[in-house]
Amino acid sequence: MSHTVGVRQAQKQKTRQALLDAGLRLLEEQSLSSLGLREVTRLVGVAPAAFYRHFRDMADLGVALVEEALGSLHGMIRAILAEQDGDEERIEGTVDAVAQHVRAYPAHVRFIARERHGGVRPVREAIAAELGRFVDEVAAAFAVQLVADGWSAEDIRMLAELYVDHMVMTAAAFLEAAPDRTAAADTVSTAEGSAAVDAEAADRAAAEVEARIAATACSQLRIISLGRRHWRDA
Amino acid sequence: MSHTVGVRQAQKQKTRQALLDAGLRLLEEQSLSSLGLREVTRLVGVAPAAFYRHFRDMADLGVALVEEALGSLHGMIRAILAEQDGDEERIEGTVDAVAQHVRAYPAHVRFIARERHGGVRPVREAIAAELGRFVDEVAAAFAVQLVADGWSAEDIRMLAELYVDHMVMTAAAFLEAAPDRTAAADTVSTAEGSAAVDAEAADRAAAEVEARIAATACSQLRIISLGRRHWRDA
DNA sequence: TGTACATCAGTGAACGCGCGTTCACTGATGTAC
DNA sequence: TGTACATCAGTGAACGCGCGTTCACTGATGTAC
Repeated sequence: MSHTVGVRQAQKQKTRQALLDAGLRLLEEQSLSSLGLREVTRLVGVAPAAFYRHFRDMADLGVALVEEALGSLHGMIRAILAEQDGDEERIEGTVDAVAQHVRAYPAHVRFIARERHGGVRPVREAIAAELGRFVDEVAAAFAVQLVADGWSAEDIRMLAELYVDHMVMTAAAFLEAAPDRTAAADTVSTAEGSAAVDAEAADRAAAEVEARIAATACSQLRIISLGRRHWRDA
Repeated sequence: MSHTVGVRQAQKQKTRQALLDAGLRLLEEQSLSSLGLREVTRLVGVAPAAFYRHFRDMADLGVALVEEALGSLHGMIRAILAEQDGDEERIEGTVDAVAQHVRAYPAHVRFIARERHGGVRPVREAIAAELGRFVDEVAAAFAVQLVADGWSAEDIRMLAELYVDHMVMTAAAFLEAAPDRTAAADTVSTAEGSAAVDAEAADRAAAEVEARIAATACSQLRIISLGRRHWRDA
């Protein structure tokens, strides 16, 4: 147990992760192209120059964040695809998994949604590549059934893209529904304790909005599912 | 013809438009939250302080750009919805209209895609509100047919959302396919005139990618269309 | 185990620079008579 | 039409500030013997 991977290397890894965490946190309220190196190092509590021991620049940190953010998603996707129930159960399971993922990693999801079309090319490309891998995974999972149904590889990929894009869209929608503590803190309260009451009411309202988004997403998946089942009839 | 709206007011309008145009141009390579006031005024050729005669800050300019960008889209949407041909013609007409719009206003489309989930709240909210109006428009156009088919208002809106989101996704995909002059200029050429040849080859490749995106988008709309037609059977 | 040297993550000071915002101003346009 | 005054879009200088990057450095960790 004396070194495992080396004390020095472990400490370096820790600082690197702290930089990533700080960056992700700061990115909740701005986009990558306006995130400052000093801002990140200040939050971590290291000297600005220390940044360069881990990343070439902010774009580099962004690409590292893409890997972190989309890595956690792969597990979720595989779990969804593994479900063996009927169509309706799969649809609800999918939307539920997305909702859970957004609740568990809101900052990761926000980062991906924001930077997918953001102002930093290497990050956009990293996200596109990673989402492409998701499409492959989904397509492969569908292939067994659909090839037997006479689908072409091209059409299977087209369908997989539709599903992945819809998932990203749904995730982004859930994110907007999440209670925004920043905005709530800014509102003026008229009575003692009303802030807590307001927060509670906001939570309840957010849960309602979330349920509506989930219902909409499920129905949309049902439409797509129906279309898929009738594809070969047309 | 002495004043019409006043020489002074006309000049002010002209400067304001120049600021919007400069902002939009600069936003092709960065996001709003990193766009500088001095950057914009420098490109227009006015003093930095002049900015404040037109906008409170960059977020304010961003909101103005949302109106400009999505205003031009309303016309397109109405033209698509007005088409009276069959489903297949409507689908191809829609994708074609989106492609044309992206070619005509690439900067506007990029701005909307980028800032829809971007780092500036007022702009995000303006885009969401404007896209909500699109959904209303699409829903209203579908309502005539679908209410007769027994659809609920909620389901009609759900379907309209799916269509609008798919349109935005498709537009963003077309944008990525557009030849990137900046990147092309950076590549090293080995022979005289090869830059022009490369650019031509890039154009041809881009056209191919664009055709593939159009084909995919059409197929996806066909899936949705099929699902819609079988919705009441389920 | 102990010693001498190498490595390298993180430091802190310094740099030049462009930023957003303010202010009193200028001079063309607009208005009232 | 001509004159006197008001308006206000755009100016240009000034400000304090935080930025990204560089550099020689320190001292804990790692390595060789």
